[in-house]
Amino acid sequence: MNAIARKTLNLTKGEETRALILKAALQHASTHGFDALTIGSLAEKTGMSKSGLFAHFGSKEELQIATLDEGVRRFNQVTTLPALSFPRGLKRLMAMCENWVTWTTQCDLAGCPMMTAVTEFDDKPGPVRDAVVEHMQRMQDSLVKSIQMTIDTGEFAAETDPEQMAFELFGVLASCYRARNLFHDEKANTRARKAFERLIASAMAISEPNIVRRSQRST
Amino acid sequence: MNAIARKTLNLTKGEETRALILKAALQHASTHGFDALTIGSLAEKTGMSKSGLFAHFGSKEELQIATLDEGVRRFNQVTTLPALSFPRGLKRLMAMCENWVTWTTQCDLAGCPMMTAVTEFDDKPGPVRDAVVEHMQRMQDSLVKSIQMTIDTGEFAAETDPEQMAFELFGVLASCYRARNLFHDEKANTRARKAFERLIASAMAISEPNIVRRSQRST
DNA sequence: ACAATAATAGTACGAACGTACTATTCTTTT
DNA sequence: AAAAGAATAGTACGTTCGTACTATTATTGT
Repeated sequence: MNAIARKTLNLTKGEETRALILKAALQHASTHGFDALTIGSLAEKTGMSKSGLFAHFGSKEELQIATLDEGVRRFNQVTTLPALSFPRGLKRLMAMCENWVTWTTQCDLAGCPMMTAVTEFDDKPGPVRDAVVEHMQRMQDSLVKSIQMTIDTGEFAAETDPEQMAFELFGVLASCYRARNLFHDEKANTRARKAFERLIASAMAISEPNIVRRSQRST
Repeated sequence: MNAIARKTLNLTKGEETRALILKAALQHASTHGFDALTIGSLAEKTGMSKSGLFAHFGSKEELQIATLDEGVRRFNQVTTLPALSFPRGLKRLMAMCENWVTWTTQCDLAGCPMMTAVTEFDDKPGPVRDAVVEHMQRMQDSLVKSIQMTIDTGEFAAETDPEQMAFELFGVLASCYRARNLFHDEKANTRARKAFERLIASAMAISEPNIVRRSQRST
């Protein structure tokens, strides 16, 4: 990128390089994990010197957190944001689910960096873990809110437990990523979609044809 | 352990030490991951010298694989094996699910070592990854078989897709571990059980009171 | 354009890593 | 009890790690 193009985006040289590093870092972390995010390997990958790269972050922990943040940013960019263009309720929730399935492919990532970070830091106290918890909590909250909206619109039954449903939706996603990355299972996405559908269908307010028919018969 | 007790178990000194090392290794791996399974830290933990410990395995990779094997052995010991005492079909499947929820606690492990191994090695080619894939494949196969049995007994509907169901059951488990380890969510186990129940209920052969009533009415 | 400042590279360090190779101390067998 | 063998410890080596510290460029504001 030349200086003119950079100015157009209101980026200093440092900010540009930082973004470039983080892009490489996210790729690396999504395949090899956040612990494998070493200064040396990343310097080689970006063609920088170790010290030059290091100066951007000040510590490995900061680099890890910055990479995690970048992952979340991209995640929101390709999942949450586009879903917002759908009307609140079932449509939006379904869009979210579909975007979850495809987001890593869209972003050219091998695995889901957040999922990796979760298993890597769930038992390692420290600032990185704190950041992971915060991000995941925020995501869960937003998902729960989405489900609550779908209850509010009357599309989901009033008895639906939003947190339980979020719990189960997340599980489907975890299973999908595992099937894809560990087994290279081509049916993983299809399986995930089917699971989402089942989950959603079972929460829907009773307005299915056969049920309607039954109530018609009873009147 | 003294020499007499060891002989009773038909263990050589080496085998005993190896078992002791693996116990510590599994604990360590379940909390800090398999990559953090360094010769040095493990030597310190067991009170051995680096070289003394190293001699038991010959390479770090071998140590990781041995630890993984030990994890699987223990897993089977406290989940699969006890479940076999239940009659094949739904009862056994439900026992498996329940054992999954509690097994890490039973074995005094922080997280599930296999789950950790999966995310750690899913994109890292090599003998360790191969071992992980093999173990997970075997587990999935056995789960699918369990579900198929439950179809065969007529407890699950004939249309049930065993692989799809295994996919979803696994997801519940993943979500459970995450909620427990990352959020320290006390409701995680309850949530998992509820999800298992819902999943199982939706696969059950149609013999619910209201459905029976309906078919009675139509005759 | 030229100072001022930001960004990057160079060098060096102690620590920990995996793994040889050799020496010593325990077990087991005879 | 002694010989043979297995198990463990000691030492050493080249790498890589994270992170200081200093030097050199590149960018920016005036």
